[in-house]
Amino acid sequence: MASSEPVSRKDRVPTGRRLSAESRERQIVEGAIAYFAEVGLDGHTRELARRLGITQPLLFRYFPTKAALIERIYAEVYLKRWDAGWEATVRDGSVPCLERFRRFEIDYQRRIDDYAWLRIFVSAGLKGFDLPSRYLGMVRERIFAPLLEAMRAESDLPSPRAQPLAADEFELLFGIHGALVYVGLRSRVYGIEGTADRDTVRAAMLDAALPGLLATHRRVVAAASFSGPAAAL
Amino acid sequence: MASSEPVSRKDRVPTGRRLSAESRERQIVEGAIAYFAEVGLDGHTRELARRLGITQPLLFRYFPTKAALIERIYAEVYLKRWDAGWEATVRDGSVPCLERFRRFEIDYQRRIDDYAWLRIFVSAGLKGFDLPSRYLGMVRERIFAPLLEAMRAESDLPSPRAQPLAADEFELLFGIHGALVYVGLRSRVYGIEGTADRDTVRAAMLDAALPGLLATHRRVVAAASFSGPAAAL
DNA sequence: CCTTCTATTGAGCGAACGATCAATAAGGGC
DNA sequence: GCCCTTATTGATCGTTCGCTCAATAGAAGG
Repeated sequence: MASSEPVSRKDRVPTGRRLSAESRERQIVEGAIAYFAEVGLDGHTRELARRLGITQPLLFRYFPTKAALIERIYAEVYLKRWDAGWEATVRDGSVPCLERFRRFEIDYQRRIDDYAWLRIFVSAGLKGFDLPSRYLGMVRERIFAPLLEAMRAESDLPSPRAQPLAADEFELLFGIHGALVYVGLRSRVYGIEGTADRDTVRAAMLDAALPGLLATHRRVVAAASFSGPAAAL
Repeated sequence: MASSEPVSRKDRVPTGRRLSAESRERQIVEGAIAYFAEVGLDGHTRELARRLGITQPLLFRYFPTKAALIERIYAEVYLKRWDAGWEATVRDGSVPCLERFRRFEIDYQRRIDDYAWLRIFVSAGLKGFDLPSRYLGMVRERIFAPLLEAMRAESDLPSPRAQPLAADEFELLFGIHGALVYVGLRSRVYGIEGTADRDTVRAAMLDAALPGLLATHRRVVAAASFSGPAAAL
């Protein structure tokens, strides 16, 4: 893989010894993301250090415990990669609401269809950490709630203030969302390599699901209004 | 939880000592399924034994290694719970093909929306075992392939022998399938407890997705036939 | 060149891991 | 009631885990 040309001591990639504190920390974080994504959060600090070409005690100079390193991974992969533009997209009144939904999903799925993102997300869920539920709670409140409000308005339905959003309305969006996420899961978690480009597959799924969405949404809202705003079931 | 009445030595549940070999083995398998589903496949044999109320070496009397015990779990949870009736359902010519799909998914999802089933399935995928890909390969070949063949026939389209099934056609079914699976994943893996009954949610998703499926399928097959049977992309 | 600072290492601690084996005790057949 | 079978245990092996700490070595400033 690496070239066999002799490399001067000055410009060689400083993977070995005596890095600055900040670039060593960055290297550890990046390496930890790749490593724990591959083997799971039960991966071992010694093996991580070996892959980084450093000794294991050095990890504990930069992170007091293994748990702190994993906490840093969460911040790095999920909180840091949340795109504030998503919230702007779904609130853009100059675009039809179904098109906002499409644009959000295309962009969001491209971001999360990533080896480390999906695998660490699932690993965290299995280990009982609240990261996945908190993250999906953000999607629900910051993305889907404004979208449903816009869909209500576009269909001349009562605003969420007059009639609170029902659980079934969220499920409508989570259904399409889940179909798109599942495409990435099959590849990144289950190791199934399809022949088709996953972006294209997801675009086709949206083409199939979006046209009927507003009509379905109107039926759901009508059904929910019968049983009253509180009874979402 | 348990009643406080005194229990005669004869009919008390024999959880403690001196079980018959087969009932002890069964108890270990059941306990291992529950334990590894909860903590992941990196769970420890000592903790499993503690929960079963037995000593750790006894586990190794019934299973030579921890890996063998996990292999047994795979057989018990996935191969044994595969329902041959599913293959009959999707081949039942007396029922419209979309109704066959609905019946299969309702029954299948009810079976797999199970704490142990979903969590061990995902854990196995993360650990790189080929169980998930093999299992989904069975769904693809034994369920979806016959369904697509029936959908072709019902739409007067060429049979798979004349024009092989395209990857996009499978993605159509996996899309709806994934939306339904995701409902269980959010609960069982991410720990999100929705207010609504998940069976009802999935039924509503099928109601929304199935009516347009045959028309979409015809478009996909027409598009695939242009690029020739071999080029599925 | 020498000193200072600190990134990095080697050795090692206590605990817990998967797995082994001889000793033990519970139950069935006579 | 005794014996034989075998399910079950207690003790323990070698390894590896997360983590600690004193010693080392590489770069920067004078």
